[in-house]
Amino acid sequence: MEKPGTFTLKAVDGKARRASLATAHGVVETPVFMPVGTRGSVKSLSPHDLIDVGSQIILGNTYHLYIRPGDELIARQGGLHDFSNWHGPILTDSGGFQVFSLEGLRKITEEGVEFRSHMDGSKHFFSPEKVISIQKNLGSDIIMVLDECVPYGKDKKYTAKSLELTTRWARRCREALAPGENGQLMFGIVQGGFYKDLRETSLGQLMEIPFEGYAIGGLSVGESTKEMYDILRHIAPMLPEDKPRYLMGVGTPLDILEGIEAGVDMFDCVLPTRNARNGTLYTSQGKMNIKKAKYSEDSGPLDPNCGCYACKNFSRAYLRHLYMARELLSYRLNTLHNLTFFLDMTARARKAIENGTFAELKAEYQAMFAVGEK
RNA sequence: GGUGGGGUUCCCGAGUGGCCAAAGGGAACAGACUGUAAAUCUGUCGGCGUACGCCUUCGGAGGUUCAAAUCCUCCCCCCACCA
Repeated sequence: MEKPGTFTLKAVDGKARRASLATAHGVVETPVFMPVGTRGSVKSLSPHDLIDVGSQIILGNTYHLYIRPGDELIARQGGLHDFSNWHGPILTDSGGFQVFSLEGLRKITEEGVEFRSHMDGSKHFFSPEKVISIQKNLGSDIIMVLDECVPYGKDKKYTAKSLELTTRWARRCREALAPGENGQLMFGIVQGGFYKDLRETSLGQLMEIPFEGYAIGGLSVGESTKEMYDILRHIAPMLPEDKPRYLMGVGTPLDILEGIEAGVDMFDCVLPTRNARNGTLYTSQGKMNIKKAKYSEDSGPLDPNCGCYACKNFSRAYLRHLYMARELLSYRLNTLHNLTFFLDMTARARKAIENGTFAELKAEYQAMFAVGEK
């Protein structure tokens, strides 16, 4: 077995990279899309389903698992892999995104972040050290540093100060877990908002710290697609070439292809899973909303070009019925499908990069989502 | 046949003289969702008009009133119980 952290570049097509990353629980072929399982479960799916659909690695969330059921309990249960019976790689986010999404429930200081639990209002303090200790308890294969995910619209002064804090926290995180310790990898997170020079500053500072991978955070936080792509195209190619590059929280199928094109290797996003539960499905004919009445008697498959369990076995009419009736099977089938769509797309991207045909693949997906929105 | 209760905008259902084009659900339609406080949320939902507004609507037909979904009369239907 390869040493965790081993990153092997296999092919390139323009800036797009085809590589593999070794972790303590297996090798991840990139570019990769990582389904999000915030609370130790990709909502509505079992580990068996995840494998069926082609998942290589999934996410968990430090904040949520700390709040419930608690990282120490999980440690006593043998770590998150045993606890959840998912034995592939797991990446855990640090709670940095909750600094953003729970803005009203938290207070940032140099020392760390104080949260008021969204569950019961109780106070909890997350320092960089605490966040690493939690992720050690969870047994994550890839640990993310604590960062401040800066909201869209913050001015340059705020963003610059924030990025410095993120760097100091990153350093403290690295000090809390030595490179190679426990076979757990640690990724730093580039911030800097929508200022290219600040992005470069952030990256420069982080590159002085030995991380096994580098992430781009603070994108898709409310900005336009144009603004996001602008920053992405600028900064992604500047991340270390010999380390995995992870674009956090992104995105739509086209966002992901855009990221791959810019040289990003890893992606995660709640979109396929959350949208599935809300009735929006990604298909080879674009986005569709299964709740529309026009599908009520549609006996055809959801997506004739999809080989997932939902598409192979059920009609649009039935899937609509399940959704309208709020049957639990609806969430599972829809999630299975959307994840299949994202995972198939990234699998095809890997192949396309090997064949030097990534541009064609991207054009194909752009055409799919050309009507209406992306 | 008797007694009681009902018929409200696509559906269910509130409203019992003016603040009612009429609460609230549902359906429909449109939309949002990007390191998950999300199996969630937003908007529209009689017609015309950008709007003050105008027109049509609360089983049917009359009537009372400045004003009726709301009161009165008759009629038509439905439900429950009794015979």
